[in-house]
Amino acid sequence: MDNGEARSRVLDAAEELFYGQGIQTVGMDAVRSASGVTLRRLYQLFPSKGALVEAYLLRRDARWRDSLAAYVDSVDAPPRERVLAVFDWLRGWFEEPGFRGCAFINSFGELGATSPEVAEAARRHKEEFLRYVTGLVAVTDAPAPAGRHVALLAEGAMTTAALTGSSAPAGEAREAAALLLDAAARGGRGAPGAGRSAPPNR
Amino acid sequence: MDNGEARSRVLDAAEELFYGQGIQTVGMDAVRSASGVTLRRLYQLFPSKGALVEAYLLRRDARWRDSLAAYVDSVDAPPRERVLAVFDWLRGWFEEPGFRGCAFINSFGELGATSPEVAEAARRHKEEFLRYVTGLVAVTDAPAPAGRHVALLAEGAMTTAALTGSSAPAGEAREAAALLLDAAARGGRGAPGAGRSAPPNR
DNA sequence: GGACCGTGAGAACGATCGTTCTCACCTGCT
DNA sequence: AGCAGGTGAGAACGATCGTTCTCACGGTCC
Repeated sequence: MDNGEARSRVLDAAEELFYGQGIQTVGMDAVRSASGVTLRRLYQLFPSKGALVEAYLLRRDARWRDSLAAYVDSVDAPPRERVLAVFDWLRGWFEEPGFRGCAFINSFGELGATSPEVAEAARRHKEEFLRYVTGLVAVTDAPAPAGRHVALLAEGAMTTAALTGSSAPAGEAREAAALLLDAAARGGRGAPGAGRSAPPNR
Repeated sequence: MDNGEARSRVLDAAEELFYGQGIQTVGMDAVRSASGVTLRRLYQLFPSKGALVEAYLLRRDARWRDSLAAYVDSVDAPPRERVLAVFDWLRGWFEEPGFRGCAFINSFGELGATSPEVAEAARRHKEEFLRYVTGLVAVTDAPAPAGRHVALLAEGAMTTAALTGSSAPAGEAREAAALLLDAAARGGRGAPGAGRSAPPNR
């Protein structure tokens, strides 16, 4: 087994264990036996558990956002429907076996106060997600704040789905997002016909 | 120091430590030195760390919801404004020093997979919050799903405020909630002509 | 063929954690 | 006064964790 495969087996095992049980609950020994990679090699691939946790979060961030973007890209429909497709993708995620909420919210709650790296990774993930959603909303005729509103609904759906163990929040958030997107067309305070008047920054 | 005072000092210390640093990070020794209650007494008040964690969550749940209800009760305004007052209260919470998100989401992410008691406490807390918000929305003229929509916005605001360290999500969620409450009056699927015809304000 | 470097498997180490035990001391009852 | 029982302070215990070390082995280059 070469280094590349060992690395991905370790990351696969770490992701399943860390996400499924929490980070502190899972010892390096559990990662070793789940991955079949020897402890010595594990430590030469990742010099500490903190480094492994960071790698786990970074890879999951990339995978998660890529998967969402691929799904939305496959939707050939007007901008409004593409925004709502985010919630369809969320429902699919919520229904996966072993779904246990957003890995970044979870790890932030667990380690955000003691590990600046974890806090940074979680912050960046959410920032990128917000940027993505805002971009999708910007090409609809909804006013600028709608992007952040839709992102808040998505975040709420994630935590509610995790806590209740149901995928229903995806549909409810989708409903609410549709209402918000249409509110503009019915007389919200946004620029009427103009669509995006200023790009979202910060 | 009698048992009652010892108990509340332990719970105060546990709440500050568990909430501020995460549960697993904080040892019983830290609770002991922060509370000034001897280890022996601590264990005779709470037979295990798990019992202390459960008591911490139950007391925080009661306090949090009481504080929110007291704030909303103090708002003498139409039902719509009382719903929005929830977000004003959230903003005040977000701005408290040491705010680190929802204690129940955090503890669920950390221990929900390994501790049924923690998972149950978090689930019940969110259930009660949803019930409360739904009750506030029910006396407005918004359609029934609006209660869940508003709750999703509040959940999203909590996690976003925690991750970004900003209280701005409270205002954004408030904006979105206002749009959702008014969408009914403007032609949502709710009660048709009955709603207030006044244009959206604030 | 033999020195050599990296590997696998797991023991070992030091720290920390939850929990219990020791022991000297104080207090209230008879 | 004398005893029983509870308390404070902290040592002690057993388990676990992250990390490193040992050691026998197998492939590689002179």
